[in-house]
Amino acid sequence: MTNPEQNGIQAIERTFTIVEALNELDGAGVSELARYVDLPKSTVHNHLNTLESAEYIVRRGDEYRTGLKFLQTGEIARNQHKLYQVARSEVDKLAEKTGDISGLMTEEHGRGVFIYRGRGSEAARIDTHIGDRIPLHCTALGKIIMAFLPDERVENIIDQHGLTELTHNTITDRDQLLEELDVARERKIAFDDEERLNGLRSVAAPILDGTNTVIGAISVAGPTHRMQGERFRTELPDQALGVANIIELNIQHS
Amino acid sequence: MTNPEQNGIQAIERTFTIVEALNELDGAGVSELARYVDLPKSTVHNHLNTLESAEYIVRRGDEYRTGLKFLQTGEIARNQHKLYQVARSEVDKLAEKTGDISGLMTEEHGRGVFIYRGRGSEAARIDTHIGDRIPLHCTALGKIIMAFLPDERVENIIDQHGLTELTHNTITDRDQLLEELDVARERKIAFDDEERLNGLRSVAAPILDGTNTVIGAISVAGPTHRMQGERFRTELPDQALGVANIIELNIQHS
DNA sequence: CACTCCGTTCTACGATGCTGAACATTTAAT
DNA sequence: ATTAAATGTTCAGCATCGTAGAACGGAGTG
Repeated sequence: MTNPEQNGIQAIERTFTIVEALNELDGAGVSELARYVDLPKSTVHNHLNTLESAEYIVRRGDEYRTGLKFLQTGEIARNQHKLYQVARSEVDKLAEKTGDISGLMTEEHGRGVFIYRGRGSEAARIDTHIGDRIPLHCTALGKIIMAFLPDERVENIIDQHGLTELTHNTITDRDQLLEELDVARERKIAFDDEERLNGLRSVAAPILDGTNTVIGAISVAGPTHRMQGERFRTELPDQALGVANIIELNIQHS
Repeated sequence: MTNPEQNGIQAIERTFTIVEALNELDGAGVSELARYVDLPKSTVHNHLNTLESAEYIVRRGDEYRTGLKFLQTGEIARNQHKLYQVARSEVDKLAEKTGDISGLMTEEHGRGVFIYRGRGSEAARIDTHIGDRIPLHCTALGKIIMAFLPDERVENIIDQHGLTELTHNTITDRDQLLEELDVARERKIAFDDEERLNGLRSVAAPILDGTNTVIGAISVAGPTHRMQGERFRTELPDQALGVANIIELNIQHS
């Protein structure tokens, strides 16, 4: 490649740029899209045609949208995680028992990905969607995952993604974060005290496989007024730990 | 292009071939994959690297797997369907009321795509997954969607996908199918009498938008022994129709 | 220690994706 | 009506860039 920055295959990077742009624009026509991604109309046209005949996008009239084939591939990817298969029903139970929202997360490319969620009867409105990719440092789920990753990977992740401040409480100092991870590792519990979203607190426990590698985490989350005192500091952590244990056992016997 | 068959962008087609192969193999290494898709190792390697740095696939050690970014894109695609947003809770209610499985389908590229499902208390084990793409002619959902598509599109779809026989009861004759579609259109109800899967019967009603265009369908499905007589022929159809109506109303006011 | 598998790197060729301009349609404005 | 300014589509030529195949290094196995 003559390009100083060593790259992958350009056409593929462009295609995914286009797909993502299509999502951001909530569907669009060729020209609008070409302007948005700053590429010639004909190039965009060419990509759209290819994507459409591969059935990864859909056109209705002169508007293109991302297709449900992504959903199919995504569901396959999700089902490949043993964690998802095993933990799903336990997440539902945890949500039911606590009345709040229970979440299941795994890590990919240094970010946390929500792969499942259960809603209890008192559950608040939810702000995240399945598949959402969020920074690890500002969630209970993310922090407990980091706590059990090798030190070197943690450093890499922080280098790569930084410690963006999302609320006043977000931990933005590296050393402070590392210290908290130590504590969390010891207790096998991480807390999120409005560090990602104002008014939202949560508690998370890790899920390890047979080789003591983290494969994900499980959480209970709710509005701050419901997450107080003993309930927040010991009851919910104990419940999360209990469920995490059950999941770990189930995973090893499958 | 020198190729007689006028194509889209080769690199993109190959990339999706690779992604799909990755799914079929349930994760794989470079060499295994290269053999499977019959391409040089280096080419496959190049694609995998590109896909990985775009975060659409994940590698752990020497094994590559499809990543959850597909899930994110897929979820966005699904949420763009007003049908999904509105119908979800109604599908759940229908499943609860009937005790069986209730499904929600839309059409893409001439095939039916499951976008949601609810399970009642008596629900049988399910054989299809969210995102699955199945032929239209052999399901109640698919047939009722076809019944409300323009004649020309129906012809195209049959030409393109054929009428594959999946069970003894599958309709494989074009005229017979068209005739049944006429009846279904009139009643606004289609039946599936073990035409896709032995032992499975279902009933489906269409969902139309403000311009009388089909945007999907809703169904109740269950084991044949539960789907008999009055219940199968009139009770369930009436319930499905009722729910379909509610959904149609909700969609118009949003 | 050799042998075979793996993933990775390299280089050179030529197919191929890219571009920009021209074309055909539709929509909006005058 | 008649432009005018959008749109989506097509085309052809050039330079790029993806491709292929061989060579490299390392891990595992006999």
